[in-house]
Amino acid sequence: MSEREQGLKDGGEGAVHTLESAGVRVWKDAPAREGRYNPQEIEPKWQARWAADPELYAAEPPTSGKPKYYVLEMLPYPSGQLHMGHVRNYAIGDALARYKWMQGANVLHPMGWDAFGLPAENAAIKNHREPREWTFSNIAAMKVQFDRLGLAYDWRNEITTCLPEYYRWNQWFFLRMYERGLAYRKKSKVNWCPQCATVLANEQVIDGRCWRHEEQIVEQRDLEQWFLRATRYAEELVEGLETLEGWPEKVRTMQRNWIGRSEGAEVGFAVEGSSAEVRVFTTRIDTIFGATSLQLAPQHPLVAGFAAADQALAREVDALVAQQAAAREAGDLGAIEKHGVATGRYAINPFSGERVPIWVGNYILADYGTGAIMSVPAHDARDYEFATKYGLEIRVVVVPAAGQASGQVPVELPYLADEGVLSDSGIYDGLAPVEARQLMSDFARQRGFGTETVTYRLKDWGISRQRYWGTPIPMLYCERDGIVPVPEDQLPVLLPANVAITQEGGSPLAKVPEFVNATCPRCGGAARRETDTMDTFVDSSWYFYRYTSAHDDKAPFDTRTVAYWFPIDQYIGGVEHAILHLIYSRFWTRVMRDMGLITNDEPVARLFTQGMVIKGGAKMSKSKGNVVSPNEMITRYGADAARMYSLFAAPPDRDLDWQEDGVAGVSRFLGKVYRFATRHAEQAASAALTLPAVLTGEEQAVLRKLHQTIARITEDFEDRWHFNTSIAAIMELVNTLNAAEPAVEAGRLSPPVLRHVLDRLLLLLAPFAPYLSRELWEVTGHQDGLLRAPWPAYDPALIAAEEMEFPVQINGKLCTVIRIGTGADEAAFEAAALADEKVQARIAGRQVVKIIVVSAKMVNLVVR
RNA sequence: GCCGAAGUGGCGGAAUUGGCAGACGCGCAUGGUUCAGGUCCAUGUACUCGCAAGGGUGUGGAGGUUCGAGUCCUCUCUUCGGCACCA
Repeated sequence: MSEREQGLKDGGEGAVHTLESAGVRVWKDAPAREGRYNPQEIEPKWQARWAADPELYAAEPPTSGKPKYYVLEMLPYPSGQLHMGHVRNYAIGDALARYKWMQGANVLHPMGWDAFGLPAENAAIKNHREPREWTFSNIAAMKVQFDRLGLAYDWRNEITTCLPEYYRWNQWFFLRMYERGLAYRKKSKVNWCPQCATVLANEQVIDGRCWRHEEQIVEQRDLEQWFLRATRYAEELVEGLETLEGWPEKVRTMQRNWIGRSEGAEVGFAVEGSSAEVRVFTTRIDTIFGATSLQLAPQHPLVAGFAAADQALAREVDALVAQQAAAREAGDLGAIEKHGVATGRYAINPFSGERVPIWVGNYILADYGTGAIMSVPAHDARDYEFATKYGLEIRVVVVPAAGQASGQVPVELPYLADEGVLSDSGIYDGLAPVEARQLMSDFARQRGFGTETVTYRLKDWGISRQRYWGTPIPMLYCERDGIVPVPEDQLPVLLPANVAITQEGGSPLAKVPEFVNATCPRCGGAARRETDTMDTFVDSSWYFYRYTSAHDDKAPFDTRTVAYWFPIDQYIGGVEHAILHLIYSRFWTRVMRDMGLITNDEPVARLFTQGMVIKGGAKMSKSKGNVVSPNEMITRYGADAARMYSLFAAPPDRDLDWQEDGVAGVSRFLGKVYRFATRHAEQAASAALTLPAVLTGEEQAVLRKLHQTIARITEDFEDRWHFNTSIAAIMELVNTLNAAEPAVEAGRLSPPVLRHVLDRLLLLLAPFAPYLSRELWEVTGHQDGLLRAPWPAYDPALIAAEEMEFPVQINGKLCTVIRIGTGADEAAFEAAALADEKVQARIAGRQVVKIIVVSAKMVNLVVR
């Protein structure tokens, strides 16, 4: 290891550290030894040494006997600039990786580039730069920033998703999915962003607007698109959430809502005078006797038939469609003013045999459930609103308690509660809604007009993008053979270079004849290539598997190596990926499992979502002009200070308000550490490794503080992840050491104790400030590297004190503190409290009713 | 509307199980060091009454449980995040 051979130092042996008389302060006495903390000198020095050893952060192969630990931060998009959110994200992951190395784990800590995507094309349009060239120059620039930050990545397994060696496997997976019926093509209404000039997945549409262009309303277009059948795994994706105990509850809830599982029943209503039926989805089949209309989405297939024979109706339906489109574009479909129109047709309620009017409603969604509902105004808020507006009958069929008919009980409408009993519901009267649902759906199934069913909000994943800078979809269209997959041995389908990229829209690849024109592998005739590329979320759905063997050219990854490393022990990233990336990758993992490539069901055992970095109460953004540049921070204060501040200023899961004065404060602290260590370096380097058998009071106090600190930080790493308090604890320790300076000077704090403390201080600091701790590790005479130095153990015996202070309360209010031995029993506590002068003064003339002693905690006197 | 998180000094935040509220840092104040300072050191810093000793108040608000509540319970207000005619 290069650290070792470079870790030389002129040693402590020749150093003569003479202390002047006890009255002289050491730091005044030894200014030459007490250096000035200069990160601009220290950091480049170690950066160069570390760069010389590419194996430094290398993970060991699965044959390693150590416990494995896969820690991963979400890979960045190579925009060219790191921002503070990245620094925070990587500072967390890097601290954890370094801690785990020190704990003796086999750590996998890789990094890569999510390198396909729209900004590269925008740069091409704006600055006439080739996307590939632009992307790679950005990667180079960002890698310099990564190195400056001193992040411990195993770059041997770097991945870059825009390289054919990576994206060929996207194509390979696509073909496998096509074979399994998991990838399919269909014409569909798609979300179209005019600014991106491409299709967006549902997940990329936020309130009817583009996720990249807040101001851009998303349009609906009809296009032939490739889809991945995510819905096939909907049930498993919901169920799997229950097993993800290491995930934030918030993220699990968001995913659960997104998948939107809903149990209910589908019921067919025969259309009067027709062989057709209207199938409705309902979660409240128990209220079916209260259905006083059916409501169809304007796009429902039956509606077109009704409208064909009725021009007035057709016009009304068109109006409803337009209203819906307008609401969708305004981003508040939820607030749409309800409108509807009666079709003049009727359907038959299969339970009651009643005629029910068929309406078309603008509040009915065509793409959820069956696109049709039974309207039960008495027991559904929306139906109630609609029925009231249009004067439709409102029939109460669930009442709060047994033995009461609807007419006798004032029921506040709509009555939405699931409690009570059915009424006016034929043979089901008197049943609880839950029981009724079961019996009624059983009945519907037996009679063949209905079935229990589960509906999901989750839709299949549309992955076609009419863009250039992405993975070509490996499909061919042959006039004779139709859709033909590209044979596996012809992969990768390379993305051609030098393609004209304009803002016009349509796939840029369609304008490249050399790309489009191909040969059909079946008939040998002419075929046309698919010119759409894949959504870049495909790239990130499985990238973390590739890190385990990033340059394998026979397979996407080595199955056995993946089995060793997966699931990821700790994944760290922004909460903004809670849905998109994290659902897609859970889906992809299951697909790969069903292909027999992996055995894990879930990719990530523990997920951590860090808070945003904000400034002045707002998210950093160019438009707000509150962006802080990591480069500037590193130049001004050093990478250690920038990293450490990002961990210190707030607990990692909360938003962090960036205050530059705070960075300066951390830098000051590092300076204190530097001065203390350099001041005592020679003394410590030459000291014995074993602690003296008899310790002075000051030595005990310092050692106690040290071991308390070790305990706190170890605990923070293991459970709480409150690195802000870890760093505060280190600061307290350093403050204690500085305060003990007179004791050092007076010889009451011996060199072996100093060495013991200083060594461990540097070990504790190593995950947070890798440069400074490494520098001082060298300065204090250590020959070996710090990266894999063992994490310090804490000694409970050194933490224990003989005597401590405990509070004494009177009627629950603090009165004073008493000093008493830690082993004292309750009686001793009581006696000590009562003997205290202040306590006596307070209780004089009053009656002590009760004395509560919490051993080794406190005493409370209840007086009257 | 539904779900979730959070409200503590001038600021970021601490208080792990109900047991000394405000650790640590910033800022500020005073003093010192320095040719100089985006330097370093020391002391102080929740609010309030008081020259002081000492007292009172205090964790969004109102109640409650308890010897004791920032922490538990009930109600309520505010902020942020997610979802939202999803039948």
